[in-house]
Amino acid sequence: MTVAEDTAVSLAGHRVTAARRAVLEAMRATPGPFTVEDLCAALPGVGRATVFRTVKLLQEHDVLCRVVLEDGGVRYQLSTGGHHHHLVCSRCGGVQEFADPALDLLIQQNARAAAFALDGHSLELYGRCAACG
Amino acid sequence: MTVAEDTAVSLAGHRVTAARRAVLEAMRATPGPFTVEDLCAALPGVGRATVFRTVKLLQEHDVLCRVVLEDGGVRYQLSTGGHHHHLVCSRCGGVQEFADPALDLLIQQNARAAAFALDGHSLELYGRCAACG
DNA sequence: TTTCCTGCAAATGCTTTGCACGATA
DNA sequence: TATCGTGCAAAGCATTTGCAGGAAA
Repeated sequence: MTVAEDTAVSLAGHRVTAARRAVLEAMRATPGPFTVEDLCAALPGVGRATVFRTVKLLQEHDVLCRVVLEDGGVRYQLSTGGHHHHLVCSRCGGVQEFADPALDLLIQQNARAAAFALDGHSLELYGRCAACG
Repeated sequence: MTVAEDTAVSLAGHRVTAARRAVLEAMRATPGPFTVEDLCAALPGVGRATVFRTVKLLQEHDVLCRVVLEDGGVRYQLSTGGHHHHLVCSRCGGVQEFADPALDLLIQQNARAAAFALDGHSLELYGRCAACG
């Protein structure tokens, strides 16, 4: 699948423009999680505002997921799809995704116990990845 | 326990000043989670910078916990102590705390399965509280 | 051809910093 | 008295918005 093709899929109803394709390619070219600043630096021809607007658009379409660091900093990462959580390495800054139905179930049970109507949740684990030990 | 007393306890090694006492009292007087803006509005005699500095100080001493909203907004809340998670109501903005050892255990198991050395984690549940149904 | 998107620049809003004065231990 | 903390104002950043020109459908 080409970039143009899945961009069209992800952004159905929105125009496929050069700027959007460029932003998406820059995201793909970045190994780990990135900041808006990273994207801007890699895309000298694309305006800062456009990068922000594209990031917001992709988030709304679940193409991009927001990763909140321990210190409150924000990073983004192309979503591998579906519901998942993050393992954020405090040394190399890398982010792994993981999913665990049992965990989600337990979260739902806690919400129910508190008479809370759950819409969604966010779980971030902080520590050192295998490589950083 | 008076404000002065537990301020002294929480901030051991730091001076107990009128501004810090005032900030802490304003926090106690606020029912739900608050923003720095809320505190400043309630404390016309205390400088904005001091409120920010005090909030940071209290966070470092685990007196105050940061609550990240679904849209990325930040609120603060006096910690009831110990490890816990948050139930954030998207209607009234209220935040309940809860803790579940089984959940923490499952989180640790997931980290171990990913060969990840866990330092800490953050879990926020979003939805409607019992009152907002 | 109509509507949507873009770059630029200015505006915002939140948070931090520099500094001289005042308070605390 | 020696530090540490404070208020004020200015600086810093990250993000958003207004707008006129240009591109996509």
